[in-house]
Amino acid sequence: MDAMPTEIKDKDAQGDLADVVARASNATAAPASTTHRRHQPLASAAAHHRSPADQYLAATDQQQQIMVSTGIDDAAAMFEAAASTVVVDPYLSAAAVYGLQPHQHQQLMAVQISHQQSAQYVCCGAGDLVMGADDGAMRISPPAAPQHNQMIKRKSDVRKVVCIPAPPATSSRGGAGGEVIPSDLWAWRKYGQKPIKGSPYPRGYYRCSSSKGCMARKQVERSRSDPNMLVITYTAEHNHPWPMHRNVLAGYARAPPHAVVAARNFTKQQQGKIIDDNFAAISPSSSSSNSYNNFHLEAELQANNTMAVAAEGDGIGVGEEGGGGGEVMYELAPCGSGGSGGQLLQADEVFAELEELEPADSSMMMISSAANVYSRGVSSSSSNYEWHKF
DNA sequence: CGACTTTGACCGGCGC
DNA sequence: GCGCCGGTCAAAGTCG
Repeated sequence: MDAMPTEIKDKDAQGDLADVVARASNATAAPASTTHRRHQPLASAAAHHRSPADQYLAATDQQQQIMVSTGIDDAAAMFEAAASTVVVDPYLSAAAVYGLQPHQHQQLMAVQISHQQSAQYVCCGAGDLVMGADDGAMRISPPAAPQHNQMIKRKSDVRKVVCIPAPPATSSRGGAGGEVIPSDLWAWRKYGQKPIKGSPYPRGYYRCSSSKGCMARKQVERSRSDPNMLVITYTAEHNHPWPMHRNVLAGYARAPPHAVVAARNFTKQQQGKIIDDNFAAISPSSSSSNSYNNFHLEAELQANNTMAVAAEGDGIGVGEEGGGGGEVMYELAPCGSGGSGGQLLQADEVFAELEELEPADSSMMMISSAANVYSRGVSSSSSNYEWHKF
């Protein structure tokens, strides 16, 4: 594991680098790709004033770093690798997981943006990850087989760890310890909660309630090192299509209204988006069955502070531009843009858009649709998007 | 009434 | 073998 070189560490755009990595991993692997605009959509006329989040970053003068967790490390290890984290992109973290197909879940689990100076490099377990090579590129290769994880020994499950900012805790019903667990689009049912030794925070156990036979599980707990972070560990895979009906939100809807509002406000502050609703644009349903073994992801910092990410995969047939190559290129516009021009879609609209899609369509269709959803009012092709730092 | 959360009990893996 | 610990079960309660 190489330390992140300064030229990358010091880039203000680094959060975007992780951002792009997550997007690229999605796009490479998946239909479920969420190539939406997390940041404010491009609006040329209004692209020069800073969003509150951007101002926050500037004010705190904190560096953004990337942490990639593999499935072989548990949350504690993840946070040992990086002393603590302050801000991550919950949408992308989750998307990085959901964007990958089950067989692609094996190693690359989450991409996390951190603004913590002490968290300088990547926790990648047994994997091979090189960040910030001399050429300014970041490359992520699939790690080797798990070697040391206790739970892996006990169960051969693939575990995926995702870290997200924890919405403000509530005293009433909610997730573990009264927490509000940001919704993903799977329906989860809590079946247990345990205090964990060494942690002041309990761990909540959830199973997928969308399908009876589904073995998908997730565990939710607050990070020991950073209580503002939620660590979500996914175990096993869903054995059913992604629920495409509104009622998948039923579980979340049980959270007290004020909690939901709080969660939404939180995410709005974090990224100017409504995560819960926007999650609806992700769908993992795909016929893609490509091996993840040869997955290669590359992000390049360009001279003009724009970044391009190429996600490549041997046989990964998603995100193919022009009918082949298995390559998707994203360009990231220089930070500082914000403004209006785009449009947030509420859940109803998102589902409405999804309903227009052909289910049998390729993953690229999903990518395109996601772009469509999230780029409304903004000119963008299905292959190249401009992402502006919020 | 169905779906959900809560919570104590139970079970199995692991280390000593 | 024993105890600790994490994960799961299941009954009871809650909510819309």
